[in-house]
Amino acid sequence: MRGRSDVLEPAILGLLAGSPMHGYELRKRLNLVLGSFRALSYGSLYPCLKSLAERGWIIGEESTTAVTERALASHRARIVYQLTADGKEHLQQLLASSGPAAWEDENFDVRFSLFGQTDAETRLRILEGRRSRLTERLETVRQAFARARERMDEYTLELQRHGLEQVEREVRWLDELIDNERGVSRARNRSGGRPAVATPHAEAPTPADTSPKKERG
Amino acid sequence: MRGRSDVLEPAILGLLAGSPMHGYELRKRLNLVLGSFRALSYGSLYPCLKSLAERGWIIGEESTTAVTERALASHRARIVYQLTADGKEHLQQLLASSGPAAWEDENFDVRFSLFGQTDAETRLRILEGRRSRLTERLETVRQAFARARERMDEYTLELQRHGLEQVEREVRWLDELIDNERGVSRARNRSGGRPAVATPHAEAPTPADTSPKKERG
DNA sequence: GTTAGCATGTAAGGAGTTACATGATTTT
DNA sequence: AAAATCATGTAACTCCTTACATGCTAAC
Repeated sequence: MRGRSDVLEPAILGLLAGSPMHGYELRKRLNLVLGSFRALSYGSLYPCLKSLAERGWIIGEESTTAVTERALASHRARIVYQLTADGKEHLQQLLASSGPAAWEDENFDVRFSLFGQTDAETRLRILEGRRSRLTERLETVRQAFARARERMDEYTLELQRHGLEQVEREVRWLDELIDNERGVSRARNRSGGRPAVATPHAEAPTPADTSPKKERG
Repeated sequence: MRGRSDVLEPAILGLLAGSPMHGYELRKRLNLVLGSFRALSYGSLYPCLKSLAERGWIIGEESTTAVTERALASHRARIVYQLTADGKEHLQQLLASSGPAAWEDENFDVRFSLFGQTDAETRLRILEGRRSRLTERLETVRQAFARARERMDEYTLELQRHGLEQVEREVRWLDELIDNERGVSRARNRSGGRPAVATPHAEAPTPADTSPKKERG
């Protein structure tokens, strides 16, 4: 039962797999993915780095030279962390796991952001897992919604409606991603295919809503 | 610094203002609002009820008679809670507050679900507060997005794009709600108006985006 | 007869935050 | 000269969850 939904560890390991980094830089990158916006505090980050280092998955080295692209001189001595061999192995294990934990709310975003390092089958399993999780929840909430409709005031109702809509939207997003992943697999099997990625919204140059999107109640 | 972002307390008080309830029932209602879906545990609920009772805002009374609409006999003795005079006063104070705390992520949903008991000016201030908070964040994220675009792989980029879209959608939702609230105030000032509520999606039969909304980069 | 739902609670623990502590460098 | 950004860390605390403990009733 320890560290079951640790969002931080995989995120850190995944980012360090890309390139070595110091804590401060790491936090900035992390904030783009984690919860999409909210600021992760140093009070979480540094202890986590320490613990990862103690378990031998990363090592930190002091460095005064410029590590990022920006040419900058002696700030405070930074500690640049990188994965060890053990750390890489551990990360591979994490990335290969595709159980329910991978598609829960708390973890999905991080796992998705690491899809670049994840194999196609695992990606698909996670996407499908999340989709079925969400549709299942939609069912539950819709039923509760229908049952309690009369007893709820209009604001609560409106909040509910908006919540449902947001989830429906995520399901459609997942649909597109899954189609895309499947398309890629098929393409690779037929031709010698490029490793083309699942970015459904990459095209669509015209402003908006000219596409044949279904209206939904 | 104690209990700053307590989501539970206002939610409980707000629900009990509607009608007295026992813990189990309370939880079910709470789960529809709180986080929209996720199950609040009894491990949070019961201690919170206890603490509210200790502070004299609610009182619990044992009851074997049917309280809800369902005719049911002696289950385990339920403890039905209701607001005290002090509790009602405290709730009024909570509902009148419209500071930043009211529109933060953790609290907004609960505050919104209590709009039925909130006066029109406070509603408007909270909605506008949240909107400006979100647009501000959109700006920040868009800038970070633009700066880091090249260094992010396609999946991270796609996650980002989807996140931005969801927030944009919430902003548009808020726009509609705000328009509606303003429309209601104006209508009430001109005519003797009914207390009509802000449910923007009740009508709107035509698809979307026919309104003169600015395109934004 | 066993699973599911009703109903209330406690104890231990996890994942994170805020506040504090420190100090250099760059921008305004 | 002040404010913002860079950079690392610790201690205390908070809110919430999980697991445990108990027991009754309805449905399958």
